[in-house]
Amino acid sequence: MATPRLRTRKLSEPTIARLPVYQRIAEGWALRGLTRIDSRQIGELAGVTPTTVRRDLAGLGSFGTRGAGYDVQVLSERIAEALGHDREYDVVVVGIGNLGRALVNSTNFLIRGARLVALYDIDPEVVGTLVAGHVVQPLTDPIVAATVGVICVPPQAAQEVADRLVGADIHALLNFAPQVLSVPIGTAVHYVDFSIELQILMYHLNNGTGPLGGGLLHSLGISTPNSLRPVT
Amino acid sequence: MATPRLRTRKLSEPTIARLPVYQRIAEGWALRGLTRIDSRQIGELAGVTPTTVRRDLAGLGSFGTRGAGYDVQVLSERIAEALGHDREYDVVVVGIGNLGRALVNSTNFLIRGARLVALYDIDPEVVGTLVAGHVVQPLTDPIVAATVGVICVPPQAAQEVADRLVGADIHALLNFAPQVLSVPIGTAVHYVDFSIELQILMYHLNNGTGPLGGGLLHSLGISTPNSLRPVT
DNA sequence: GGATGTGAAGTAGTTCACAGCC
DNA sequence: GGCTGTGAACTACTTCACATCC
Repeated sequence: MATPRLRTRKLSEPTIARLPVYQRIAEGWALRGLTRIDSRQIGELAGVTPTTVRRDLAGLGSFGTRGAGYDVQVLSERIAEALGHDREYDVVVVGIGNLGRALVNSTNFLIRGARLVALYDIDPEVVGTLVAGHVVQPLTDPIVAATVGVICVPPQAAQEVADRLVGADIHALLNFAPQVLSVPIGTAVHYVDFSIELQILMYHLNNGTGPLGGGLLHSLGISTPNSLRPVT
Repeated sequence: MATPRLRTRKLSEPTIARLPVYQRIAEGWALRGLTRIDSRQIGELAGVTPTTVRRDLAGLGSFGTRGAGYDVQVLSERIAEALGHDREYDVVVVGIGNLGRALVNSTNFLIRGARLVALYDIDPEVVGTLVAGHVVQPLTDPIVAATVGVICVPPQAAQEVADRLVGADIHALLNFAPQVLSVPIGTAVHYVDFSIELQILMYHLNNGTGPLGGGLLHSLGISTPNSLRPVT
């Protein structure tokens, strides 16, 4: 345990949802060879006000430079620290259909400390095949030890899979099935529901009122001035 | 236009994010043959307090029955109304990789008024094939008229695709690429980023502090008492 | 009895405005 | 000059507590 101290004083829920976005932005600038970014620029790209950006970042300690903004490298590191990206953790994925395949093959899903350790499926056609460097195991096999379980099965099967994962002592679930899960207290479930995203988008469109400029989290409604278009 | 009036007085952002969740729950109960549900039950399943549920629903007009809760059928309809599900709208999907395929083949993505009208891809291997009842068109083809564009391409290509969609007069984008998009003012972009979901989940796990019982939206951390387990 | 719907109170998050520093 | 960091003001959301109605 290399000095795990100073795990930043607790951040608010909205803040932790925004930090990964800022980090993405910082990495984007770093890739383009830029070294500094200010709160106004981050804000416009993320769809929030500069003040909100500064508040969020101030919560990680003072590392900006007055008059000059933030160093993208430092910014990225500080966020990684705050979010606990130094820690590594194991991930199992259950359900290797199109979605499961998309996730494990994506270069952007299993990043920042996440390590894929096993894949499970129930379909005999799929079991035994090699996906993303792992042989797909039958669901009847014992579930290996892991920190996070990702559920990509049809909704009817989701609860049963959740039970198996919890039974295997996995207490953090990322559920892509449109199905509310019942789990014991102490287990965290995080839902991702594509149709809900679409529904929220449509609500805003119908009512005009939406975050067409400034929003929250995924609801990041962005209307970026072309002045900030990435230079090509 | 069949009396589009009484589009409910504006709902708060957190509320509209929760409504689809309530609706899912109501539909689940209806499927199991149950006809009534109360705010406590909805709350436990959705990971919010009963009071929050009642406030959210009160915003859609009074349709609960004191002493007996809500009729799941009516509940579902009222939410549909409030969210504008009566309106139909056209959706195009760009990028027919694993993710795009998973989305269009899912029985749960294109629901509630969403109608798939076209698929586009750049890969000659994919163009011309039949996916979800549509022949995949080359990206060089003109983009058909639609309301929503779904972007499932690699991050490097996302901005270019967004430009094409906006150029085709599509002003609502659902972006699955981990890439901040620049679009003209008036265009709504909604981001879905899987790795961010994972990161938020891990933050909560590391800090214990998380929504292990009660959260928000996707962050619906749920610790459902087994008393509410669906009866099998 | 039991659960809704809602004023009133409380809490959390955002934005203002400016002092402080580069 | 410019931009960060933050007390103070404000706004939005949630929770309490209870009157209201089935």
